[in-house]
Amino acid sequence: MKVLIAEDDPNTLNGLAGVFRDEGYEVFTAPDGALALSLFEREHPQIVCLDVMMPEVNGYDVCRGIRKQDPGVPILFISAKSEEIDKVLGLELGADDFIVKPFGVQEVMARIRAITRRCFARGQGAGKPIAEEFEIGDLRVAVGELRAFRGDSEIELGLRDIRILQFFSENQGLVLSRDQIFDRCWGANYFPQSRSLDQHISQLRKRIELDPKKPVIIETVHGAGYRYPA
Amino acid sequence: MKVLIAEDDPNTLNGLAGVFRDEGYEVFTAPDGALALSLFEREHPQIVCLDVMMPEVNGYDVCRGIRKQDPGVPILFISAKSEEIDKVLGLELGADDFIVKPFGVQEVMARIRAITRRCFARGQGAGKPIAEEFEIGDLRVAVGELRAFRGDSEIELGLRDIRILQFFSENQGLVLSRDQIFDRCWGANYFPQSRSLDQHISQLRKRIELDPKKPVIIETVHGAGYRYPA
DNA sequence: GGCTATCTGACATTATTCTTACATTTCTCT
DNA sequence: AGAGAAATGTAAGAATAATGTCAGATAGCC
Repeated sequence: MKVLIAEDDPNTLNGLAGVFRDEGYEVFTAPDGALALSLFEREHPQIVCLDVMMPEVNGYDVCRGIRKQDPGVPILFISAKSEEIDKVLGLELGADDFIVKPFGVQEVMARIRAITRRCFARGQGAGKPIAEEFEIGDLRVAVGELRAFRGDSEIELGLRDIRILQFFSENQGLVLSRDQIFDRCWGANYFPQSRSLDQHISQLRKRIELDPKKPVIIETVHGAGYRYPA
Repeated sequence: MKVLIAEDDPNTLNGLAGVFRDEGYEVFTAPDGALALSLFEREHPQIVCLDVMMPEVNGYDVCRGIRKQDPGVPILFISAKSEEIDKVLGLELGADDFIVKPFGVQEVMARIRAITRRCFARGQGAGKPIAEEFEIGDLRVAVGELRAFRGDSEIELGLRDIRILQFFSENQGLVLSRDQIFDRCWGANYFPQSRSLDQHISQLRKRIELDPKKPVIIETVHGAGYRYPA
């Protein structure tokens, strides 16, 4: 996920950027409004944080510019004074939330999570808990319930196991490299220093394969990665 | 859709009421805070507009009173001075928006649209009639009485406990994240800075589970949230 | 003021994930 | 086919992160 942060105060900027990176976001920063706009056009981030007061082009204008290109992207305003926030709201810029400085790390991330959940939730009512399912091999995996079943018997799986299975299920027949699997199931900023993926696959097979020695759901492709055969 | 408007100045009140009626709302008005509260209890409007300054019971107190009953209903503050708005923010009342007088019709409606978009995207059925009674596990919960029953034995519950239980009851089988639970049971503007949710669950389990060490009504899903198993 | 419910921060406990080490398999080259 | 190299499998314990819970603090309410 990409996030664009436009903020002229370096301290606030670095603080926010750090928080987002820790959460696994790809962060793009701009010290002024003009750069923010061109960065938005180039990168098309999924979330935008805008300081109201910036040199040259201010937050209001940036917001308008972004809305012209993408009326849907969630925008969160940052400001030192609540009057400015008042103006944000008055201008009908379509802000999705706002934070008044000084703010805590926890609060920012909670708000971001809330925004993304509301804006990107799939299915019927946005924000509603999702009840989605997929199949892999002879297993039925209920994503919203975080459970898997073979027939009637339930198979205990962890969060990561389910992410891995979902990735394979979505790419049936394709060989997925370790890097791809890490990117998707661990997050883009994770770089393993050991054989943790192999270990996970090994443990996962023990639980989902009828004969872990002869896997049929996740088979290994020597030198390339793993594959869920078509 | 019902809207409750609490405002002591007749001109402002009539103006607002007219705007809402034109948009097709069913409008309830109150010239003071006390009446506003009782009207809220009776009508359960989907949106509330509160003047900060009112005789007797002011807007802050009304907001608190409403939030106690329903942490989700969107509340919009009206005020003559922006300092009062600062106070609204500072008190963390869970306001969803605010307007400084004088305001134009366009502005009000734009904000209302924004609020409804944001709040009803939560999919929490804010304003939807609260069930008198519901079941969860082997418990029967009487919402109005703040009590639950297992067979004949009775369990005392707080309002928050009941909201939590109701949320789980409505989403049987699904894993509910901490953020979702906060959104629904505390209100979207609440951002905790401690393990208060875990604490609540812990206390709640002590009261509703036969063996709190092995919960069967609210089970935890490590890394994801909690679940009321199907 | 005492009551209740809630929040907080510290610490205990548990589940998950990572790492290391060694075993095994597969591939390549002759 | 066989040897060596590289890649993969897997067990066991360590490290990490998530959750449980206690005791005191706080705030609103009769």
